Amino acid sequence: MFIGEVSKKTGLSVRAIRLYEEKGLIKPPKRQGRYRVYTQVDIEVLNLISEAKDLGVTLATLKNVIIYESGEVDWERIRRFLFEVRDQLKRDMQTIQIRIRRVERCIGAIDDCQVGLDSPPKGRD
DNA sequence: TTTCTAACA
DNA sequence: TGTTAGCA
Repeated sequence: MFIGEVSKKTGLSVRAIRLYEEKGLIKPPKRQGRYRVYTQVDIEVLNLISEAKDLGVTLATLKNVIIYESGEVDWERIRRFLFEVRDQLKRDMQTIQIRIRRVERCIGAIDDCQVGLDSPPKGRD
């Protein structure tokens, strides 16, 4: 299929698809004349790239993960990478939870110091 | 109409 | 990334 259809199927812009090829994230598809012809595997890789992008994975990182072994995608490597991403996300979640508690402590400290906010303390001078 | 390359009010 | 120009 041509790039227009791939764009619709993956939700990626035609521009982005060509860019990923230029960056080496996908291998240059065969040409039918001067038009790029994509395969189902290309769609799958492109979908992966689309997902990873939303997950905050940089294109540079992806390039090291999507490796073509004799023209074939090493899905097992991608799978291992995905586990790493998941583990990192879990660690991030822990530090965020810790920060949430710290912020709540600050809020609590402020509340404790402003008990009389609604009725300003009377000066005792 | 769609795709291609190259380039940027 | 978008978008536009000028082709095929």
